[in-house]
Amino acid sequence: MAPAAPQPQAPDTKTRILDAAARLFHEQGFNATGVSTILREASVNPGSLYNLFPSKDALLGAVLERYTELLYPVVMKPVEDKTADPIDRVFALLQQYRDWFAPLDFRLGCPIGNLALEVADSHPEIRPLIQQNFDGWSAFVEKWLTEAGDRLPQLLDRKQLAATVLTVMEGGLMQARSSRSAMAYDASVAQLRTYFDLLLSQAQSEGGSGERASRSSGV
Amino acid sequence: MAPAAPQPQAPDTKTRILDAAARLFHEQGFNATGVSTILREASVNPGSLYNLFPSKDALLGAVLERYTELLYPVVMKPVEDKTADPIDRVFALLQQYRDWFAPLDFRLGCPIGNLALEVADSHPEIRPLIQQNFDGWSAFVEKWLTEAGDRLPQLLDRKQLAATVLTVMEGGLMQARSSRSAMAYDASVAQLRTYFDLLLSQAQSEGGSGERASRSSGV
DNA sequence: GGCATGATTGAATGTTCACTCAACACTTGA
DNA sequence: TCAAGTGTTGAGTGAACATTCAATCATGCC
Repeated sequence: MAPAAPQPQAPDTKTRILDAAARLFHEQGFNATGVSTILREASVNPGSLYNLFPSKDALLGAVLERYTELLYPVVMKPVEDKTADPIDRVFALLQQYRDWFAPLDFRLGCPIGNLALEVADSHPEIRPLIQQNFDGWSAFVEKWLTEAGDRLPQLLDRKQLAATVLTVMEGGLMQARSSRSAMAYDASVAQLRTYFDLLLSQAQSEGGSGERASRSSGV
Repeated sequence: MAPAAPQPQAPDTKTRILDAAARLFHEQGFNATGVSTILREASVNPGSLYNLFPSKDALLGAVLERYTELLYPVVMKPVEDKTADPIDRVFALLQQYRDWFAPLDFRLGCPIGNLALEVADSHPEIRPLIQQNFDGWSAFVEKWLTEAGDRLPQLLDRKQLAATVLTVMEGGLMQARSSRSAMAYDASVAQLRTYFDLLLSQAQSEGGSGERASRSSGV
């Protein structure tokens, strides 16, 4: 296929639809977004959309598939490029998310999280795609935590902690959106930071080689 | 249908509407719930509903007002009755929430949280009511943490930690709903428990009277 | 040039949406 | 017994909804 590209880029129909749909679902939610609005914003006629996507639900599915594809290049790569230390990467991710939404006064939430609560149990074929997105996020964080090796306590469950990082992001953002303020998000991240500091110092006192957890908590 | 009033009590129109609306908004979301469905479930005609509530949005507002009113008697009082220790109350609350939603395989989320993400930035007059609910939850947890006194580190910000508890609940439940599994919720609660244990033992080592935080983390 | 194929057009479909309102029923106080 | 007030009835409103499809267009291949 010869890419005869006169303009820097003139996105094709499918791309325009996906871009518009993703943006509108994020801004207004799935149910509150009419197909006619997507058509207008994408400059497309209904027949074209329904030639490419059999239904509005299928379009939502395609949007979520694309979120999965974009997870690494858009979300994770910038973090990994900017930050080398695996533990710092966790908090760089949380900071990056803050930087995205703070300028808009937290008017928007996580695009995945919003859809998760809106369509999770009404669209059986969509829920797995949401789960797939969360799993992807969680897997990256878990990878970093594993790379941190013995800087974290031996008995600490990396998967559990990774899930908690995602929890902090989503739960914090939900409150930020409700209050139009960063407070609860920042508070949750700060507490997570303190928790990590305690874990790091606990691991440090675990010392040299294989040693059973001796102090206070079982982890 | 002829049963005039065999039951102990036949709730009045307003109550029937609020009950049905609250249940349907919770199960299906606000936008996905048609007024006609509410009317059917409440056995009410449209004119009656619109005599009591000027619009569907106003009905949503009334539902959220009622959530605020029910926060103590339905959510917090059972926890306080069952559990005396202030720190244990935090985890009793998290457990109670789990017990509510686990039997349904986490098909439903937090009624407030769902609405928070669905209507927070499209309904300016509703958002404050959601925030008011979150503030209420957070205030109770903060009260308990304050009652814990010097069992927690002196410099620990109780308000921040209370916000984090809410974060864990909402973020964990969102993931539970997406995966139809308690895993991420339990993981987040377990990590919070570990964090609390570390904080408790840190406070213990702060010892007798007024003392600056000496160890590792600043909190 | 001719033709097959897939993309695009856009008016029209039937359905569902939130909401209205004139008529009616019931309670209450005089 | 009646008048006033409050709550209820339910068919009906126009608008918006997701979706369809016969017709038209653009493109690649022989």
